Amino acid sequence: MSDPQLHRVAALMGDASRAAMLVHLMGGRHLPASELARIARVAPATASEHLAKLVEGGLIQVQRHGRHRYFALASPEVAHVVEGILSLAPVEPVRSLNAATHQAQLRAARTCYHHLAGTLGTGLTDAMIRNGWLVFDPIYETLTLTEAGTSQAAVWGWHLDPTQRTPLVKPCLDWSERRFHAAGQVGREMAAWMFTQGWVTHLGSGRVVRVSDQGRQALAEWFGLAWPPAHAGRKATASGERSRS
Amino acid sequence: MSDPQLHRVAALMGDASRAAMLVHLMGGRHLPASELARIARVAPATASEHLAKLVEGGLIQVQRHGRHRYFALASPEVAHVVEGILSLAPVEPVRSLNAATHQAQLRAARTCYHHLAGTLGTGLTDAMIRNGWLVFDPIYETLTLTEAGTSQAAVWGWHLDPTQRTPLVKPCLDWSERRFHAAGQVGREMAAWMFTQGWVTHLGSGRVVRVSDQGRQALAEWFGLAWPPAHAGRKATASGERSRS
DNA sequence: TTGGCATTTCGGTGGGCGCCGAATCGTTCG
DNA sequence: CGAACGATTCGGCGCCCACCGAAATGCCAA
Repeated sequence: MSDPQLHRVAALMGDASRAAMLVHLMGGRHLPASELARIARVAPATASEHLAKLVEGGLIQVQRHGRHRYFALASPEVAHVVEGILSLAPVEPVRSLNAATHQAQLRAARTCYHHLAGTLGTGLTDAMIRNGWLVFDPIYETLTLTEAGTSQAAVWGWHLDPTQRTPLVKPCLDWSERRFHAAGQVGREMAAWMFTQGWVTHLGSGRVVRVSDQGRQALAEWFGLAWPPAHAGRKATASGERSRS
Repeated sequence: MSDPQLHRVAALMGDASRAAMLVHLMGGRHLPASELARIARVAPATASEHLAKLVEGGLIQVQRHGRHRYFALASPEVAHVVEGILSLAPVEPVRSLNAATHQAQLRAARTCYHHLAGTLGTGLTDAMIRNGWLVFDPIYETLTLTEAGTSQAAVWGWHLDPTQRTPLVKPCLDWSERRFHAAGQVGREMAAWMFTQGWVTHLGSGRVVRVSDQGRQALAEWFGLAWPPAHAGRKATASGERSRS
């Protein structure tokens, strides 16, 4: 009756196959239909139908490149909403050894649209706070870039534009850590920088990220961050944690 | 395979009946099952099943009061996520005269969980900015309370506690205005204050809010805000508007 | 032009689930 | 206690839609 189409958008994400595709696209990359069909474990025909619905619903966009069609999330807003729902979802029970390792890899380091998330993402954010480049205001739950942070960003050649529509820094709730990590321009530039330096690379086509040996050195040198983190298997309980029934 | 249950939560919101209930509960109130059944236009038996699923999924909570059971959103996080999805949804075409007036009422003034939204919500937020009580930073997309705002809040008897877990002020994207309005403690206290003063009242059991005559005076006196807004039928195009295909 | 590859369209099938009526449970009245 | 009422459970019906195979389309390379 007075429903402003909430169920239409939600239903698009409410199918297991489409959800798997969306979660996979949260890596922020452009992927062909065949790859997404493989991820969702459905026939190409089925995947095509799903992708058409997602495009129709405005959740993803498509680019033609020759005989390939590459699909990606339609906007950062979509990524933000998906992350929000993910943060509501209960932590899933592990179903297999394979799933468990993939789980652990995701928790450790992944891309969230165009920035870094997981233990690596929150660790980098914490390090930038420790170094005085970022300030976190727990009262407003905001992240801001300091002058020192701005000049440091210039040293690294990050492109930061205050006049742009997206904020310079923005806290993004990490669904695995239940804490905030840096998104916005800083998050995006930091991720891009680390990828171009070869310090982190994508593992496969999804969101999982791997830190290279040079990356390990760079993390220690620039951020004073030990990687892999101590007690990697154990989840460090941190402040700002939120409990769910 | 690697789906962290996105589709489970999304599917809960992906049914038209459940979505209608959730949207109705966005008013922030506790409602009995029968009321929600009426809203969703389904039999009590069906509504009961839906509500059980929503509780099971952690989206709503239930309180027993005698032979009644009152349902409400489980947390502000849920409300935030629902608003997020709503902001992705295309503006729905009007289906009937009744729906059209309800639409217009929703756009004009409604509650978003525990704070005010719609033209009234953004108008109040703008007024607080004009009066120097709030500052909006478009670079970070943040709202902050000024010293003048803090003392003004004290004048009105608002309970603001910086040590609380929820931020003092927080920008919340308004799906009908496509702009930000004030949420957080300030938003909640302002709404509670205006309700107890009798300046705004709920119209029916839903989210629609009506401004009383005293409310109209108070809005002019305290905020310099004309109500109803000029050209109420026409939607004023505002900055920050986002186009959708 | 032809062949190959990625993707889409179409028809048909099956399962899941939203829906209701009837019966049941629990609470609060008279 | 019994009647009334709100809410839930159960059984069964029906529809929607995810799914696939087969065929068609579009694009590129020889």
